[in-house]
Amino acid sequence: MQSYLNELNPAQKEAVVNFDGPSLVIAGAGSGKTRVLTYRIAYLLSQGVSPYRILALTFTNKAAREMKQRIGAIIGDQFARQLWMGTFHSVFGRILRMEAEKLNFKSSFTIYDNADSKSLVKSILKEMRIKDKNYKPGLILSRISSAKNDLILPKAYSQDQNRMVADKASGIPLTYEIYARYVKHCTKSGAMDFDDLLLNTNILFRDFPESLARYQDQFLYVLVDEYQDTNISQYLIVRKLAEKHKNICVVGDDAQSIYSFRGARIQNILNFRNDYPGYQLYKLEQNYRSTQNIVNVANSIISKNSGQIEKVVYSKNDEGDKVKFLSAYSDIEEGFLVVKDLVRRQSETGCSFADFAILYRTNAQSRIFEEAFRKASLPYKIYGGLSFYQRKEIKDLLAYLRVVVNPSDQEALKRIINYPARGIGKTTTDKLEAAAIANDISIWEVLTHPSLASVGFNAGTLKKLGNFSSMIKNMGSQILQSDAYEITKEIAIQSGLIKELQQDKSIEGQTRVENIDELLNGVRDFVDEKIQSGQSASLIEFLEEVSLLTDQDNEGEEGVDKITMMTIHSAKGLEFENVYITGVEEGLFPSPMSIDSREALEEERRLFYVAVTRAQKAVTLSFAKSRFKYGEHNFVTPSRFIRDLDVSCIDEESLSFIMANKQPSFKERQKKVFNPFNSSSSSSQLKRSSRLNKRGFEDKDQQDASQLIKAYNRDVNIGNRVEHDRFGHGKVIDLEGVPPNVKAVVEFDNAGVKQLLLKFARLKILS
DNA sequence: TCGGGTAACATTTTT
DNA sequence: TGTTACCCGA
Repeated sequence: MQSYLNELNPAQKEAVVNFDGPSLVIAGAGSGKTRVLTYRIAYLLSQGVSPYRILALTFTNKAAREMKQRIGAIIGDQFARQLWMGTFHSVFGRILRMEAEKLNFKSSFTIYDNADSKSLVKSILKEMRIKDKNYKPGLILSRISSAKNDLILPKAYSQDQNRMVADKASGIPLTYEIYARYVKHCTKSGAMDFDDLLLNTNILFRDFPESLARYQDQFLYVLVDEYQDTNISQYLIVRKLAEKHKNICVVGDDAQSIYSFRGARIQNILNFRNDYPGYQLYKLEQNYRSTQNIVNVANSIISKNSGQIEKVVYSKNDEGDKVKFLSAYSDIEEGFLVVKDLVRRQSETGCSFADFAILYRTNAQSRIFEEAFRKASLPYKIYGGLSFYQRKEIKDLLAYLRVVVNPSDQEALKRIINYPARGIGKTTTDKLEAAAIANDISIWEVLTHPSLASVGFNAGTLKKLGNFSSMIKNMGSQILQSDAYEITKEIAIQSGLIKELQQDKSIEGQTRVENIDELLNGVRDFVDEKIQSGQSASLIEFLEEVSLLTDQDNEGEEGVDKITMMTIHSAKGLEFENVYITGVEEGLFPSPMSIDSREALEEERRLFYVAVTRAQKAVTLSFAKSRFKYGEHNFVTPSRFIRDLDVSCIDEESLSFIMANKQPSFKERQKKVFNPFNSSSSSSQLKRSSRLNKRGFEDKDQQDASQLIKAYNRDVNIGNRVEHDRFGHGKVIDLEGVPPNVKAVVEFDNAGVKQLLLKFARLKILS
């Protein structure tokens, strides 16, 4: 143990060995935060603290797993295994299963994922006959979620003036009613959504003081990672649990708070000093991860934000390479430039593919890079987005498992009641649902109710319904007899799912069958692993693990040398030798949803900070001047964030790009805005304005521009890219539908389509 | 009841 | 552009 302590710098060491009382560890990016947490726990264990009396809440399950491994290596696996360590959701999900009856849930309760929640909201909208398109399920859901994270129940919601007024202003005044029904449906279905796992833990602790007291006693030491990203619900859980022993240690970095959209309160970390007077403060300011240049450029970004905890993050590593820019004409070309640069860098440095990460603001951007990598035959791995467990066939099989474990699970039941098709169509399910609502019971109860016939089904339908419910019952009876793997396999066969999928002989059909096999393998691995470590391996536990998986968890083949592609959010806590931050454009990063408020914009800036600080050696930023969106080519300008960068950290050649692409100042932009009330020749301008589309360009201009970009992308695709001058301008191409002797110089600049076309037109005349 | 066809619509970020 | 929701004919 002592030898490990010697690996720490003085600040880190202090944070590890002073374990009594409240401590706040402010850990700059790359400052060895995980190391401190790991050693602190190992140190506690070495001082004779029982592992089951330590609660450590991490941000991902993967982080927990890795930390456990390291602690195990230091102190011994038998100790590490007994630690209460995991994400908030998995730890308290586990506790809620044990305490479920107190809250009128069965311990086999289902966990609804986002898709389930969304489809539940949709069916409630239908049930309430709301047709108004202001009621977008996603928006409603985020309102409900935010209420739950603030511990506001439906009744309190309807009395909360702020929320009611805000809903009215957004044209969704009935949200409180939807919320109330949502809660009711969940209860009836025996289901909790992600927010419920935290909310119900709070309710448990509030209504059952003896339960709270038990856990308070048990958890002598409480540690929380990424404290800046906890929401009110999580904050209260932690505060209550730590109330008795006050041995709480939170670790975080206010500069990396990027989850306010799911209720995270940066104030939690800022207010720690008020919550725990007499706390110890430790600041980890030396960055061991990145070069000086990277740390400096990151600092220049974050310094534009207001009100942070004072700290000076510095690096004693090499100065390192300067930040480079890639400037592309189109999104497709952005992919090619990144690939080209990556290949060059790889051959120069001898890095492996796993040393590269492509980061982006939105999942939708991954496709461009996926295609570029495929064309170049480079190995890559995409995290997040449409993950394995979100594929239709997998969700279908999981839905069967869920129904078998918990037949009240309405969302799962609705998914499979007629898949594979068994003649239970819309009319029938509508009737079932109506009967369920009328009698305030679940659909399953309607199905198995003796007076089912009175609902008014004909003999044929009754028979089909009977067959379905006895099939589910039969599957359920097998739970006790065989392990999770055997049951899953049986269910896949008995449900007819495998047969259905096998009938599709197309390539996609074959992959679907393979995916089912892969899921089966996953269940088998799960069972083996659990049995090996002496834990139980029931279907319930498998489903719980699956529904609480995080992006970073489903890695698939570990140890395979592949380029990583992920959103900046999911890259949190990770590090790579080389990082490409892509799509650094207005309208994308910062997200247009965030540019109206200072707080939101500051969070985007923190996101940028997080992105840059993932890199150990090299940061490359890329942007395109046109991007394809909703079936249209749009002209975009580089991100405002680029102006914030310390120019002394930027590669010289890249600087000329930036100068050539400088965003027009606000005044300049204002001049270009067409104002019909402020014009001298209003009649002609008004006439013109009627032909302009929403972006202020003529539809025909837009079409012509699309044609130009298409032709350009085609050129890029076949490798015909002609070098531009050092300002990023100038490219001669052949245009589709234009005689071969006509050439156009494509100039994608900030003035956009019109100027581009003027040039095009002029050249056309010239030729 | 079911499947094909088309019209409408959509993009933050995640446990 | 790609996906989903809904309508209609078989």
